[in-house]
Amino acid sequence: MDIRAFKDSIYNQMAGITKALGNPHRLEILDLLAQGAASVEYIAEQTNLTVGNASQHLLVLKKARLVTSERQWKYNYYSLADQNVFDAWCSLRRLGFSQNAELKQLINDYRSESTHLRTITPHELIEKMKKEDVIILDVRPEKEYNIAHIEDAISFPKADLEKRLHELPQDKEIIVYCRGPFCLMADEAVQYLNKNGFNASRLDRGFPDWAAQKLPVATA
Amino acid sequence: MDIRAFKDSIYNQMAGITKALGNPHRLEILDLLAQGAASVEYIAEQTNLTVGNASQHLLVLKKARLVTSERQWKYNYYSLADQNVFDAWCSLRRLGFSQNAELKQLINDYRSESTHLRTITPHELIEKMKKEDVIILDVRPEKEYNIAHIEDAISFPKADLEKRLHELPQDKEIIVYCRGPFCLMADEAVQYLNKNGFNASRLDRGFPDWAAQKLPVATA
DNA sequence: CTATCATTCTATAGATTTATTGAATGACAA
DNA sequence: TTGTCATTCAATAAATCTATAGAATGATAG
Repeated sequence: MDIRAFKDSIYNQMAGITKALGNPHRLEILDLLAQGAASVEYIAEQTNLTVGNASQHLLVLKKARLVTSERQWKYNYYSLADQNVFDAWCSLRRLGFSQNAELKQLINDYRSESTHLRTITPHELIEKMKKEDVIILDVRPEKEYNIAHIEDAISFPKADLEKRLHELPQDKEIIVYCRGPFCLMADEAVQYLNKNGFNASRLDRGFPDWAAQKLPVATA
Repeated sequence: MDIRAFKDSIYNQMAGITKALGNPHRLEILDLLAQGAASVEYIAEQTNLTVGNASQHLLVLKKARLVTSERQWKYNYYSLADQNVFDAWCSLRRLGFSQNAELKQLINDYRSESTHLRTITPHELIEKMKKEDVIILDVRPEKEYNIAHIEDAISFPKADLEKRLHELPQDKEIIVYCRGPFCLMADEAVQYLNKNGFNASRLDRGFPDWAAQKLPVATA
C-alpha cells in the first residue's frame, strides 16, 4: 500500500464518523443521548421523528460506533458509545458558537437575552451548597432525571411547573438546570419562577456537562 | 417560533458544520491547513486532487466558516478559521482512535509497530533541550517549515533525507517530527536514520499540536 | 399456538453531494 | 491592449442520502 492509499483509507475512516455526524436529526439524537440511555420510541418522541426514521438514524450512528444499543425487556436502549463522543460533541458545539453568528443569534433571541437571566457556574453552585440552603430543580422530563441527576436536585419537569408551583418556597434561592445549551427548559422555568416572585437563577451548564466534570451525581 | 422550530434551526446550523466535515478530502484539507496557510494549488498537490475539485471543497469549508481565505499576489491562501477548528479536529481524531479499531489497525500496520520506534513527548523534549545537545529535524515539506516550526528545529524534508544524510552527526541524539498522527514522514525518517546508524526517535505529536500547546515556535 | 408490540428491514422516489469538464473571472505582466 | 495564470463558476451525470410506507423479525404475553 502506498502513502496515497494509506491516507485515503485513514481519511475515509475518519469521514465515516463525520458523515454520521452530518445530519441535524442525528445531532439532536446524540444531544439527547447525552442525558442517558433511551429507547427508540422515547428518542423518536423527543425529536419529533417517526419511529422508523429514528431507528434508521440510530442504526447509522451505531454503524459509525457513536452509539451502542442494549436490549432490555421489549425495548432497545441506545446510549453514547463513550465519553469521547460527548467530548467531540462539546467541541463541535464550541465550534458552532464561535463560527456561526446565526446560531448565537438564534439562541439569544429565543432566550430573550433582554430579560438577563442570572446564571451560576457549577463551581459557584458547589460552594453555595456548602454554605446556604439552596433548592436545585431538574426540569428535564422525569425519565431523564431517573437515569441520573445532580446530587440533591429535585425532579421538577418543566411541563408540570405551573401545577406544582405551590410546592416551592419563596424564601430560598432556587437553581434550575436542564439538558444543556440547546435546551431552553431551564431558561423558561427561571423566567416563569421569577415572574411569580421566586428567587431563581439558571445553572450555566446542562446535566451532561456537570457529569462530565465528575461533579456529584445521583442515580435513581 | 415554537420550540420544535427553534430546535430544528439550531441543529440545522450545527449540521451545516458537521456536513462540511463529512467528507474525506475536506478532512485531509483541514489536517493540512493545520500546518499553516496554503494556496489552492499547494493543497491540491498535497491531497492529490485536481485544482478545480480542491477549490470546490475549499469553498464548502469556507461557507461553513471552517476556513478563511486571503489573496496575496496571484495566490489565494486558505487557513483554518481559528483555534476551535483545530480543537474540534483533535477531538474527532481522538474519537476515531477510540471507536474505530480499523483506523488504529491501519496506522499501526503502516508504522510497522513491530519496529517499536522510540517516541518522546513534547515535555520530555523541552527538558532534554535544556540539558543536552539534541538535533530536532522537521521532515515536513520546506514550505510548511517556512510558515512556522518548532524553535531550533532544522528543515530536513523527508524527500531529501537520503541525499542530505551526510549533514547529520552520528554522535548526537536526533528527534524527528512531522504533521501529526496521520502523517508518516517522521516514522519513516526515524526508521531510515536508525538503520543507518543514527540515534533517532520520534516526537509523539505533530507540529500543530506542539503549537496549540503554546510551546516555543519560530516563524520564518 | 396466536396476538401484540417494539424495532428493523426493504423498496422507492426525491433530494443532495460528488467529480469532471470546460468556460468565466480577475489580477498581473508585457 | 493582449496574454498568462490561479482560481472560481456552471452544467452535468453518477453516486449517495433521506423520508416514507409497509412488510418482516423477534421477543413476550395470554
